[in-house]
Amino acid sequence: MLSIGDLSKRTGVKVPTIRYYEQMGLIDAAERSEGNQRRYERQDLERLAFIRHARDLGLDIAAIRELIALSAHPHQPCGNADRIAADHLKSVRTKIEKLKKLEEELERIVSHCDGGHSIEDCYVIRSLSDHGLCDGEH
Amino acid sequence: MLSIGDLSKRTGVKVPTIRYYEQMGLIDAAERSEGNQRRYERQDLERLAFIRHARDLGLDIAAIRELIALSAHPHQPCGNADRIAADHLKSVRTKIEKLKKLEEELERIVSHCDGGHSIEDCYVIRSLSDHGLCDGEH
DNA sequence: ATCTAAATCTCCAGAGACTAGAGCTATGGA
DNA sequence: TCCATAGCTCTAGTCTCTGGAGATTTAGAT
Repeated sequence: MLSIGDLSKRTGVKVPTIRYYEQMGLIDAAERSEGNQRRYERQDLERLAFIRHARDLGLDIAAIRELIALSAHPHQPCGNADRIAADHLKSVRTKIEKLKKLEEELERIVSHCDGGHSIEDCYVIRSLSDHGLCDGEH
Repeated sequence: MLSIGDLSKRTGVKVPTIRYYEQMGLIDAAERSEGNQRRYERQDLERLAFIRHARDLGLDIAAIRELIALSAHPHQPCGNADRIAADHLKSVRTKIEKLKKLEEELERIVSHCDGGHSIEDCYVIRSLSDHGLCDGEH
């Protein structure tokens, strides 16, 4: 039987976050010790590791909840799990594209500025003030 | 003199967001009409466009506040403005790198799953359960 | 058995950057 | 003059935690 602190150390999920996941219904309410402290077993450890991993991949709580619900029915087809992951992959790709555009824009702004002149002439400030100095649409 | 709605239309910043920016001290409290409605001038339009542009680039409120403070002193050197933009560029690049790793991982997971088999054997679910199936560290 | 320090409990507030709603008032055009 | 639209303030909710207050439990040392 693990305390919440043990579970935290083993999974890398902080203690208040574990309690938060319980509140959100991602993990079952734990058994309690005589003194009302949470006590966990191997199963809980696995479940939490699953959640941690999914969060690391950027899946949100709702998606994780859904995946957990799916995994409770091992004999159904896995189309939905596939869809959740594929959708997420798509949104990650979209984010990357957006950030790349930002990167270009910021690169251009920064490259014009060596920090040596006055605010008045600073390309950073001027770029922000005047959208016309931008290349692309954003 | 523009109403808050006019300002919103011209800058693409939503009305409640404009009020929020006022509350956060990014824009000066506007003059008011007899009936207590906000009235704006060209200056305010420019300021808000500046903020909008900076937000589009992903700068946070604190950074924008700093840039605004800097731009109030046009004859000082612009080293800080340069630094803010350069720092942000760095953090954008870091985010891109992280997301690319996610992308790879998700790609790998999804490519193993065609949605046609059962949850029990689903690579999506199995990957999440077993970190050992992952390539890299994350 | 007793003491103490660390861990845990619950509950509440805050982070960031808005967004939405309730309930009321002002404005502008027919 | 009427009425729809737009505006006002204030509060609360979003999402995923994170941190603190103040009380209690636990584990280990004496």
